[in-house]
Amino acid sequence: MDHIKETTIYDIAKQLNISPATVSRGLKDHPAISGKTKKKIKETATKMGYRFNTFASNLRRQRTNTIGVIVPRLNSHIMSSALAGMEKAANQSGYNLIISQSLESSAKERANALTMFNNRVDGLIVSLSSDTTEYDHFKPFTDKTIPLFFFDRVWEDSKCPKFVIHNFKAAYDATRHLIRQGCSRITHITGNLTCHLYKDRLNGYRQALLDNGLTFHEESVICNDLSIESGALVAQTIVKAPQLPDGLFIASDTCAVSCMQTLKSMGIKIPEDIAIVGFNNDPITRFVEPRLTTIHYPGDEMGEMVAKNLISLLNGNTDILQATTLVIRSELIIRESSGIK
Amino acid sequence: MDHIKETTIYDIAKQLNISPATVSRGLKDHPAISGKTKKKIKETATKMGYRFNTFASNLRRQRTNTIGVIVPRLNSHIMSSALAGMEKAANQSGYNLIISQSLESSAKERANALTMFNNRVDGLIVSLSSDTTEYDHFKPFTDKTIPLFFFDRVWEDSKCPKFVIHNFKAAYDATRHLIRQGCSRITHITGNLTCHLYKDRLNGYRQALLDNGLTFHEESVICNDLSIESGALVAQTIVKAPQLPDGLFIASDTCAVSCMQTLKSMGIKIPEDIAIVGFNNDPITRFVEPRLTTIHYPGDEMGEMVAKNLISLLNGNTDILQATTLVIRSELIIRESSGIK
DNA sequence: GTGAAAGCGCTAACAT
DNA sequence: ATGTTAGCGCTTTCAC
Repeated sequence: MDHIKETTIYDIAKQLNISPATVSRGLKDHPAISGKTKKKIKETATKMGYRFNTFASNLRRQRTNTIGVIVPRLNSHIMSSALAGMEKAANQSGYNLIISQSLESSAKERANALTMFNNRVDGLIVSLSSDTTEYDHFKPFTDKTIPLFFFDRVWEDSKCPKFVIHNFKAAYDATRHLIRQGCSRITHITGNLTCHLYKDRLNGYRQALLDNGLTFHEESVICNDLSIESGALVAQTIVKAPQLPDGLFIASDTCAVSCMQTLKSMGIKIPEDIAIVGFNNDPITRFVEPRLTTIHYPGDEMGEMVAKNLISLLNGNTDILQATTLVIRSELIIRESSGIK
Repeated sequence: MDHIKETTIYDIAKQLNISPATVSRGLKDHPAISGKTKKKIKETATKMGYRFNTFASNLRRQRTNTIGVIVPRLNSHIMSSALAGMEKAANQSGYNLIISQSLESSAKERANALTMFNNRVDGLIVSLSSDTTEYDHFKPFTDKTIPLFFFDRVWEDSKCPKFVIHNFKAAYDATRHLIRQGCSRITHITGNLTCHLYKDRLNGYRQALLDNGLTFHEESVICNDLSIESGALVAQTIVKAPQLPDGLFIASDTCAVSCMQTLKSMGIKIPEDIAIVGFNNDPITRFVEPRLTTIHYPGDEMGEMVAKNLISLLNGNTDILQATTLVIRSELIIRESSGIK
């Protein structure tokens, strides 16, 4: 844009009749520089409107102090919480975050990964798009041993550190809870099954059925994009079925809430006619009526943990990360939407 | 981390017995380079595992293709939507986003601004912390004519482009709506009044009262941090007052929803006893009972618009941005929480 | 405690 | 259509 000449360490050096090297050191509080010189340097720097040139430094040091993050969407409860946690950790340690979203498109994820690579991020944190089945866009990172961390939706077969919840168990608990509440015809509404997250939840659901003497029916599993719109649509499908389910386990709160509302508007009583359990503990679950039973897991802590571990690794503390998979506690929060029938 | 030598354009040049300049041009699809040469260059680059060095390029070109964003919080409906919109626009135009949050602390905002400055972002997009009253941390940007754009919570007295909604009008409409619904004792719950956003809303509220023959009472304005917790607290304060208000205009949906729920739990009927209007059209408003009347404005469009305009300016299309303040349409969405009494 | 100088990888003006 | 060359501003090794 503008071409007003920037002040460099050379300008400061000339001004003070010292060498650029001394200026560089002085600005960085190098121990070999005398306090007096340092003070002079810093004052002159401020006076001359000097600003540190990160690129020149990066170019020289071959590091960026930048962490790349790719998430499916920025604006979902879990993801924005996780990002907030990461930002906090990064900021504390002097790292920057470059954030991009794949919008659930593997192609966009691929493009974003390349950009991150070219931007020479020191490390990359990814939560996968739900349709990602190939992972060669991450090969450049693994090839160059650039730390690659996954969270929530992870690349299961990789050796990269993974931060997840126990989706199978969470789904198992949710389903078992519905069964204990007296449900025997439980429908599971979930996302793209190419994604382990939803596959695991499905398996947990199925196992809970089997373990409790119930039969698993393919027809009782409905896959969609778990959006608010899909929640309403699903409700309409459900009521048209020959027999109403008496329980719903929905893999996302926003979808669940929308589904619940549509069901209610059609005169179906929650939980008397249909009990419902969601997933994520979105704030919304506490304010709908009945309040939604759900699976809680701390997105912000998860994000903070991922970032902290990555930074720690980047700073050379390799010992901190011992496990390649870190399972973060999740829990069933029982509320009225699955209440005693 | 690792110190495996990176492939540079020099390596490619040597390999092909051409000059680095040709390689540089070839990789950039410069028209002067023959198709055959380009093809050769690109193939060799891929084969040799070349990756473009953004820093060297940035250092040389004195540009970064990076936009800095500072928001109060990453994880609020409006902000995460706005960020999603910005990311979309940036990504389309080959820009990166560096995002940080001030967490409603002016000090942190200051620190973040400095980091952005040192990172030589091509432009900066800010939504202010609610306690920001001094703006000298933005002076480096204005001094160097680095484009500085504000949105939602803006620096009113600056000459920077501002993207806002008409907060006064929105609040006026909301309050007038309550009055038309028969409310005469309307309490306004809002945020930090040092922030124009909340001041404007307060003024709109006051004016609506006055224009309709009602008296404005200082005591009918309650300021807090508009959090979910504060919503519940406010509800408890309200019921202890000598006379119950018959209307509430709350400057944030999440707070409003929480307040409403607490009031309901204490046996107060919404809207019969107290009508409520919120602000932001958070998805949550459509799922509470009664559904919350609120002010809608499109965060994602706002974000996209800000980013697009900034990028357009960065690309030299100075004509696109004509107004310094762009007021984005907002509207009152009437739902049951303020229903006919 | 401070200085000299090379070089990180790319770009663009100028040359051919 | 391609080559030469001079930096962009910082860091760091080696010297004094």
